[in-house]
Formats: sequence, C-alpha cells, structure tokens
Amino acid sequence: MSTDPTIIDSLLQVMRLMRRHFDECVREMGLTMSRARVIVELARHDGMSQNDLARVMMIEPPTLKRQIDALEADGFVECRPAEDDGRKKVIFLSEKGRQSKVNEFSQSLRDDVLQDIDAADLATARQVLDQIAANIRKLADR
Amino acid sequence: MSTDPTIIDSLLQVMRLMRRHFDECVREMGLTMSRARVIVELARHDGMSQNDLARVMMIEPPTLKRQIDALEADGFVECRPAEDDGRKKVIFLSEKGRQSKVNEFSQSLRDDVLQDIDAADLATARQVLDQIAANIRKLADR
DNA sequence: TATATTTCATTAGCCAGCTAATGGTTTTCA
DNA sequence: TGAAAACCATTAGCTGGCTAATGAAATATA
Repeated sequence: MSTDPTIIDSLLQVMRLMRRHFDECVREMGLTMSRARVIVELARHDGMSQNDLARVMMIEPPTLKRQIDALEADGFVECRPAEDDGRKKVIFLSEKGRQSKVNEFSQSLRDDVLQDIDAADLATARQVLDQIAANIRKLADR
Repeated sequence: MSTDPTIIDSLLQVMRLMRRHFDECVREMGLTMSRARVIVELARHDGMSQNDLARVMMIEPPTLKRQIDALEADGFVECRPAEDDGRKKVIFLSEKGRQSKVNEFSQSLRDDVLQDIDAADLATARQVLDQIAANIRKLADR
C-alpha cells in the first residue's frame, strides 16, 4: 500500500511556483495568470457567453465574472448582451486584447517551464494527472 | 517547438478538483485542505516556530498565520512564546489536534485519489513535476 | 395560455495564496 | 558598547478559487 506520499505536495508546490512566476512575468502588461488564461481561451472561442466560457475553462461562473469585469475595465475585452437570449452576455476580445500577444507569451513561458523534459515522460505525467482527475470525479460523482 | 499544451491545464484542473473534494470531506470536522495540511505537518514537526513551519510547508508566513489563528480558535493547536527567542512563537498540536485522525484521513484520501495508477507512472509524474518546479526556480532564480 | 421549472448573470461572503510594510527582538560588527 | 542589520510575527490589502442565494429571462408543461 503506502502510495507515494509526495506527489500531492509536488502538485501544490508546482502550482504555487507557477502562479508566482507567471504573475510576475505578466504584471507589466497589467495581467495575471488567470486573466491571461481568459484571453487565451477567448482567442479560441471569441463571442462566447460567460457560462459557456466558464465551463470551457472549468471554473465557476462567479469566478470568471470577476476576471471579465477586471479585463473589461482594463480594455482587454468587451461585453455585449446576446441577441438571441436576453439572459446571456457574450464576450469578445478587444483590439487591445487581440494585440496583447498574450497567446504567444503564454506559449513561450510554457515552453520554458517544460524545457529539458522528456516528451514521453510529459505524456505519462499528463495521463497520470488526468487519471487523478477522473478518480476524484468518481469519488465525488460529479 | 509546440510542447504539449495541456499539462498545465491538467494541473490547474487537478488542483481545483482536489481542493474541492478534500474540503468537502473534512468540512464536518471543521477543517479545510490547507488547515488539515498544517495539522499533518505539525504531527511531524511539533513545536516549530511559525516561520520554520511556513518554510517546511512552502507557503508564506502570513498565509500560515491565518491558518494557525483559525486552528487555535478551534482548539486544534496551541501557541506559546519561544523560551530562547523573544520574537518566535512555537506551535503545538493540542489533544484535540492529536486525536483528530487527520493524518490517517489524509492518507486514505490520498490513496483513493491515486488508486489504479501504476506506481512507475506515478514516480515518473512526480519526477516531471519536480523538474517543472526546478525549471521555474531557475527561471526566477530563487 | 398560464404556471412551473430551468437557465444565466450577478451579488455576497468564505478560504487560501501572495506582496508590502511595520514593530519588536536578536544578532552582527565597527 | 552602541548602532546597524537581519529576522520574526503581524497587519493590510490584493487576486482567485469556491458555494449559496437572488432576479430576470427563457423553456417546458399542465
């Protein structure tokens, strides 16, 4: 039995380091890791509603709303009421958001963080993480 | 060179799922994932100062202080001024903290979350995570 | 058609991570 | 020995996750 007791701690540690580093790198653009993530997703799904975007990003709508509000205040995104549904609001990247190069920046940062790691090991790690996610979902039956 | 773009997202997702599930499981004890972690560490390092404990847990002292305050208010830990240094405060598990079975509970939850995962793959995943952590540290030179 | 249910956005409020700044001790060293 | 530097705990305040609850709009249903 006695499964490895440290992978959870490694996870916690990596997350904290990653957020800290990423935040530091994008601070000068007026962004954070989470807000950059919104922009990256919007670049792929422009014009989505808040709920749909939250689902794609796997965070809760109230969490996303705060990012949206902040990004809109800083001019990175624009919100409009949806034409076909009075409840929905759809979100678009602004010109500033589109030109912000956040996508490229995130990609290069990702490459830096993953450098010198064997591709097969990386794939294994991703599989393990997804298996952990599946296990948790099964435990919580969501 | 287009490294796998999804491992970061897998990380984020696992962390969110884990925290949500863990929090739900220990809520009835009046705990959270982070506070349970303090108790687990204290079981190994009873009588540590706040700064030292924060270093061991790899979180910042102000973050730890809040957990300590909450745990002390709920009777899980006790704080005393250190005898040898007027600045330090040392932290001990209380009887309630010692009897709370948090250690065993965390271990079993960890086993549940990692079930059916190949031990070698798990080791590889941990290695990859530690390598990522090392890469970030190098980038940020800490 | 009228009501009931669902869905969407939003607000309020919690917990947990962080940095910056402060005050009190201790240590260092000139 | 006396001043400077370092260290510890603490406070204040930011961001980002979450749940619960609410009101408005759309959909389903009786």
